[in-house]
Amino acid sequence: MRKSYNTKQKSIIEEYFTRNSQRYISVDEIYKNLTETGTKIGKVTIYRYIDKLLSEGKLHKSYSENNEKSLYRLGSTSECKNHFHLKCLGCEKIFHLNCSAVNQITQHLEADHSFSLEPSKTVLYGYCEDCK
Amino acid sequence: MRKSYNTKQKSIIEEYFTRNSQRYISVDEIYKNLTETGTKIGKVTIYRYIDKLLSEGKLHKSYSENNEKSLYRLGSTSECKNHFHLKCLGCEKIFHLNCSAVNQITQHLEADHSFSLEPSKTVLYGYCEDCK
DNA sequence: ATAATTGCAAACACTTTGCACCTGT
DNA sequence: ACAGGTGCAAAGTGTTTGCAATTAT
Repeated sequence: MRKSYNTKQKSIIEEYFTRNSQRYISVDEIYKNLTETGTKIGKVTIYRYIDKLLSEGKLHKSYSENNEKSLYRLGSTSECKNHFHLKCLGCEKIFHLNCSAVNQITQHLEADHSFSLEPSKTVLYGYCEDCK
Repeated sequence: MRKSYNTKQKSIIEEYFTRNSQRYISVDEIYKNLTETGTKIGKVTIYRYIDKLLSEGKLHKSYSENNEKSLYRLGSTSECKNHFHLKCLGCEKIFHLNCSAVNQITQHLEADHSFSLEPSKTVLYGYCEDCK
């Protein structure tokens, strides 16, 4: 197995993800934020570390509203196996829908439409309470 | 209102969409196909005509598996108001789910989660019968 | 005639890669 | 020492824009 060194950059990036573990953030956001708070870092490093975290399954990937950029959030893939993501078209917040409705629709699609749904890959779009 | 001229390029693009109205296609696919069959056309023209069709609501926009590129399909927005799209992660085909399940989940989200779902903007990912 | 359309080249935004230098172990 | 990490600049994508030439009416 490949060795891995701990570096300042990695821990700073990881810390930023931890501090914002409730929402999806972009490479640009991380870059700007770190740069503005005095950390000298290259975007490439962020891209590369994110790739590593993704391949280790420690990060979730999503996309911004018009698919302009990729968004990421801490969290293992397995932890998202059985719930949908609701994304608000207004404020762009992501909500986690973890109720029986997920199983119901999954079973319905399987039984009546021969379609094996992958809830973890599915994002439902709409408007949240605050943005209606 | 803005005038509009009929051109060879437009009708050729439109014809390609009509011939492939059952699936989502990319600008690149249109470009390659037309070029290979002897039509001289610029990608820009395709992009621009697609923008026009989109703004007129005659085209649906979607995204390819890894969000690398945009995909389009003929169809008015209103015609897709009340159904979900199922996209197969295997063959990339799009299926139209137009059954009571749509209303059920929409109502459930509204009632129990205060979330106003927009089925037309939502794509459910999974595997179709043939690709499981 | 004249307004819309086309298409090249250049610009853009996000992401990846090549490579020389730096850092952690 | 040396494998792994960093970051600049350059290359790669998909998409958009400026503009002069072309085409539809």
